[in-house]
Amino acid sequence: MYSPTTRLLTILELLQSHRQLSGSQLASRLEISPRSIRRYIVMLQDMGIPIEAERGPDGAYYLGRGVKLPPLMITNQEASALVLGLLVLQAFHFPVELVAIEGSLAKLERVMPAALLEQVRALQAALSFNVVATPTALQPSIIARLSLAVHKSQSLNMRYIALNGTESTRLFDPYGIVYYQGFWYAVGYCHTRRDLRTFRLDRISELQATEQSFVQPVGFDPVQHVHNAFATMPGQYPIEIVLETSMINVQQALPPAAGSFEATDAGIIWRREVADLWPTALLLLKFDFPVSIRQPPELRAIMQQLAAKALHLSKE
Amino acid sequence: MYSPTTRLLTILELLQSHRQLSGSQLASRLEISPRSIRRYIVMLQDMGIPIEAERGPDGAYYLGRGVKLPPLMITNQEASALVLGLLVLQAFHFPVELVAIEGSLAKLERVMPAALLEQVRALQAALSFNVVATPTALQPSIIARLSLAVHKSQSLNMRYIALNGTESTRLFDPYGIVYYQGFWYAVGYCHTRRDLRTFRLDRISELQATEQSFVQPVGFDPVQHVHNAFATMPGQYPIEIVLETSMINVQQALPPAAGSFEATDAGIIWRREVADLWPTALLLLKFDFPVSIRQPPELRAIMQQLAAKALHLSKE
DNA sequence: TATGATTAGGTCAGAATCAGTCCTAATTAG
DNA sequence: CTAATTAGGACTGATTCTGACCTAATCATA
Repeated sequence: MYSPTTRLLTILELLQSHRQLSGSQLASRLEISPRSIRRYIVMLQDMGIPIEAERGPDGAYYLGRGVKLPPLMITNQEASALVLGLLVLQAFHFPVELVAIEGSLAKLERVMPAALLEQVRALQAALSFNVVATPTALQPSIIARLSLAVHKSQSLNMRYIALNGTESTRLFDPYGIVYYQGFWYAVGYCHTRRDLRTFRLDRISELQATEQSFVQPVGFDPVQHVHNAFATMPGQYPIEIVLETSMINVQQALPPAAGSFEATDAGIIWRREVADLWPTALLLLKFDFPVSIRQPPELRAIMQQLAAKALHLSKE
Repeated sequence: MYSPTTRLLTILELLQSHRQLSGSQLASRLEISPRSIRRYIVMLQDMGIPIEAERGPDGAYYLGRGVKLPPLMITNQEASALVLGLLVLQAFHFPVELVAIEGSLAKLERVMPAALLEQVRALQAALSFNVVATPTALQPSIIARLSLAVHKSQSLNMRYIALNGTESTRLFDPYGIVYYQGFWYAVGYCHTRRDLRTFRLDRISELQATEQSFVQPVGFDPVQHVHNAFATMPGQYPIEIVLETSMINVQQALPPAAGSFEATDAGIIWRREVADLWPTALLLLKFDFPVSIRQPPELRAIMQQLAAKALHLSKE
């Protein structure tokens, strides 16, 4: 380490990879006097790098946070992790500024040692994810504002284009953002509908933060809810089924998102609303505990059909 | 721009974000003489930063790749993309050195401006992925070597511990690496079994590159193959079922990975081997075309049971 | 409360470095 | 061939850096 500049950079590097370092530690590492270390610290601070200090015994220098990012000193390993992360973001169409992804990818790949680059390229070529392709372009600003609102528990005014094309504005308490089956969803409470709702992010046309804040229900699981929302797409058939087993068995056999469960003397009553009775009918045949159908009668009819079909198949 | 150090850093930054820059361009940007620019270039080179130059008209300086990574100058946007990428790697248990992920996360988060950090934290808290948790620890070196072998079409000597605990060594042509249902798999050709095989990465105990190379079949889709492998897990029940419909309908009703299909006068004959007949039995009930069971007789028995169950459910 | 480890910073003199201004050479596209 | 470019030597004066020595301030701990 000769020139002042390399010394400055090594100090920066040391501070970046060690949580904190004392002046004398730095001095001995760089083989210069502690006085000079102090001078270098001042220089770095003058350059806008937010170095802060703790005084007294066990005092030390450490990096604080500033308004600008200081140069990052990273190792080869870290660089490959960073590149891989960026590639995954790209593959999953993460709602991040594409410019940022491409910019940092370019910067990283431009300076990566050849061996490392080859390794990363190999990974890139070899890895596949069973990802549902999402060709939908998302405005990163929407997810940024949404996540901030989630974080701060701030209600939002949202303009949303439903699947049938109708546009509406509603007040919305965002509870979380979920990546599910290739799409991004916002989960939360819709004041207009007075219910939990999920909205596809690429169908949100406008978002506006309000002053109103909300309380996030404890233990709410956004992923579960999306699961739920898909499972219980509003349908015309309300079903009511008695599961003669313990709650534990029910929980193992059915996701909590499958509907509501009520424990009674007769067994667990499972309620739900579906548009198509067939999947439910087949589901009931899977259970290894006694089940009885209360509602709807149509489900019984389907069961009869299934019985006939199965009987027919067992012959011959 | 005052001190030599800031000037060095700005030169580095300019070179990182611009593909190439001439000495005079740099000189005018920094408002110093071209001679000094040349001196700075030398200094950077002495520091191990691989700056290369093109001579002649249209000549310029540009960043080459070295053995060490130079300090990275990134923008706020880029930083948040990087952090997000790392978080995703973490969430998906990507086979990267954990040290690297945590190291770079620490470095980034330590220096990120407060506003940016809040935004990233908000994203981190708000986003959820429906990820199957994978508690299995993977040696990153395995995936690194594997991906290199895929890239270079190099056969591997592999020591693998099967699910039943038996360990074996085999020669393996890796075609790809797939993330599927929470696990990582290597897909390729197994010389010992003389067939395509998938191996769970966390069950590979040893990997050794060989001199032997192979030719990757064109149009091979690793994800499809893993899909396939799961569907046709070797089981003790060979099944043979006649589907009395068109091939098109079969393709819509069943994934190509579900087994083999043979078109005959009687219909499509579907063959497959399964360990558990129940899922197949339920599947057959779903079809809206005539089906008849040829093999095995046990499946008929199960059908009878299902018929009884369905009939029972339809009553009451 | 006293002590010692630590950051903070002033001052000074000599050494080292830097910047600009001249040069000249080598390279290369047109 | 010509012009633009990198490469770099030599010189000088200005600037900066360094270490040594000093004093304050701060703070945890015995």
